[in-house]
Amino acid sequence: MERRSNCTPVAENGVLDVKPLRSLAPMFPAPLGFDMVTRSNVPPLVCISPFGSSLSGLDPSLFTPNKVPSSMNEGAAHVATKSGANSFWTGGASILLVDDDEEEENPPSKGKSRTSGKRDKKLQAGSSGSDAKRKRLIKSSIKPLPLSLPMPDDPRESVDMILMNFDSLRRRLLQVDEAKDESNHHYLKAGSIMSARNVKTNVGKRIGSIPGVEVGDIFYFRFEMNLIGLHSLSMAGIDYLTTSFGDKDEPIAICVVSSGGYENEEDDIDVLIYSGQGGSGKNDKKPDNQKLERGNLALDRSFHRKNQIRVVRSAKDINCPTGKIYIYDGLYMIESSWTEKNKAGFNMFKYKLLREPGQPDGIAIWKMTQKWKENPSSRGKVILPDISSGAENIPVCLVNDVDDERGPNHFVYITSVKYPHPIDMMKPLQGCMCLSVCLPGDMNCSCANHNGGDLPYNSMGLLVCRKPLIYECCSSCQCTFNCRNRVTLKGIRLHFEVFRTSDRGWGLRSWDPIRAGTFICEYTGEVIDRSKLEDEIEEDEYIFQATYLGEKAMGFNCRPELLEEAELSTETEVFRSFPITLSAKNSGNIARFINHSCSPNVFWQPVLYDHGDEEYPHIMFFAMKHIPPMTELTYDYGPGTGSIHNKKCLCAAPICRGYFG
DNA sequence: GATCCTTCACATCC
DNA sequence: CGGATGTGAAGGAT
Repeated sequence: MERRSNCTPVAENGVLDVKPLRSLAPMFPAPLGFDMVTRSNVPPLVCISPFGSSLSGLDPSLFTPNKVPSSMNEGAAHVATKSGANSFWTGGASILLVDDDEEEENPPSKGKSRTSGKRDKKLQAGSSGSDAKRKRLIKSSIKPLPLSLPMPDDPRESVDMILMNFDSLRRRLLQVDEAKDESNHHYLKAGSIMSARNVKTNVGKRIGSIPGVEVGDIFYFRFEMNLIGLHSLSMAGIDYLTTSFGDKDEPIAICVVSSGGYENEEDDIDVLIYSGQGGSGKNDKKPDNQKLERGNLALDRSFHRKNQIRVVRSAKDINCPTGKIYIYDGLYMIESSWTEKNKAGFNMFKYKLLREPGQPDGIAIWKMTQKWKENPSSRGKVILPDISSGAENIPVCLVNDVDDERGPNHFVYITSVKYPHPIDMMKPLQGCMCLSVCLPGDMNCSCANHNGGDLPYNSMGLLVCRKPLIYECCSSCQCTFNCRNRVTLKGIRLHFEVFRTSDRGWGLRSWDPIRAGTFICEYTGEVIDRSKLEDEIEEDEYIFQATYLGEKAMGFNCRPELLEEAELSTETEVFRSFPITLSAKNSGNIARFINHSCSPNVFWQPVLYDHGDEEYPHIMFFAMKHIPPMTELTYDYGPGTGSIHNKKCLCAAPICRGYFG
């Protein structure tokens, strides 16, 4: 199952008075204390209540200091803030469709202030014309979600679900904007809608790790970190909370984002030299000396109080040159701080943060895989440099870091499906007449119309929404190879490796980070006749049947409830079963190594591009969520039939069903 | 509580 | 391509 799944962050829900912080700290040297907590498999003491913002389901005794884990830092002090408790999917009383004015009665208790003044203007502007209304997000018009939505109990699943919801909403909003040739702020809109409806988790600032967030997790927008409680500020880099030490209030830092805006030094994977905020001359201001206030003061206080600070680093997204990827790198502590002159000659604060020992690798994995990509021979433990023998666009190496196995049983590597009949004898696919490339919003593009009116991929080639069947452009289309409706037919684009797992044979993972909606690979193999071969199918470990999708994959698509206007809604049909059965036993590709998980990160999607036989589509895998480098790729094989042929599941997910088919 | 202010965003333009 | 610019949201400060 997933690489990091057994490193469950621990017990972050206990509210901890910060006072003992100073007195306890010397008694528990960091490495020992840390190991005890992060390495255990103890489930969280308290699960986030999926329902409602009230904490009524929680044992109050868990919120007293004496139930705090041995080392105070890992206790993840949840310091009560004005906004109160964890809120999750809090529709609450507001299932009633409140009017704009009444909405104030159901306070999420924050963020009202400034927006309310603006909002009135927006409402007026909006009421005068529907176009203006659509362009602007009117927060107060957002209806709260009903409580009937299925919600996971597990914090990890909650975080996954929030992030999948955010990105599906964002992709859909972007798709609509692209079709209208407008550029609206899809990420801000999506974030606002999520916030306004309280589709978020881990509300309330806290010290230490965040339930359901693991070291190495990646994000593509600041808003994503906001929604899951990792970093609550939309722009500022230093998140802090104010708490009382004795009788006076002091700010302490809880999370910093190092995103390249300042002159930070990031060469050492365990050390971060972080610059204070302000004084840089941005935002229409003159460059100046930094002041010991706000985030800078919080970091200074944290240096003295010795509390753990979450660190988020960043990397350039190679697939999107203007984009950045944020990587949660775990907990750090400030070792020292000083001031120095910046290039412009003004004073700036510097803080040296040291990574707490005993944590899973975070940014270290990025440094490692980057080196391998530049020089594949630097990857040790390689059995074969390219298991595809040049058949794929990019070599796929075979590695074994764990034992002496020399590789999987022999099979023939093929990059396309073996149909019983030649392709040109199959039903042809009708092409479009678009010149150059197919454009979103073009009502005359027959390919877009086949796909329900929208092109299924956005300008970055990401799948917007899962569909029963996707029609890509084909050889009879007039458009060029660069058309955005040609994605899966171009083959793999990621650096994969087939690797030895500790207990589940061989698996597949990537050296590249994978964004939700990214095409992974096709499931190639021989199309077999299902009616004739029941017995063989039972014996064949490499069978793919297009009859089961898995519940989590349904969450890839945008919930209609999240879209405020019906016209934006997408078709609700996600799944359709197909008779095609593939065997990759004798011949196949990397997809034959993808293992099962009850909490998968990949799903399959039928696609047509070289023939028009809808019974026998290509089976293409896509990323369900953002996947960090070196994380095993998995999909849901299905629960099985309950027969003795079912296999015991080793996925280790908290929501594991125990068996798969 | 309303308003102001600051902030290591993000996308586009040139 | 990188720097300037425009539209922003959230939360602390006042």
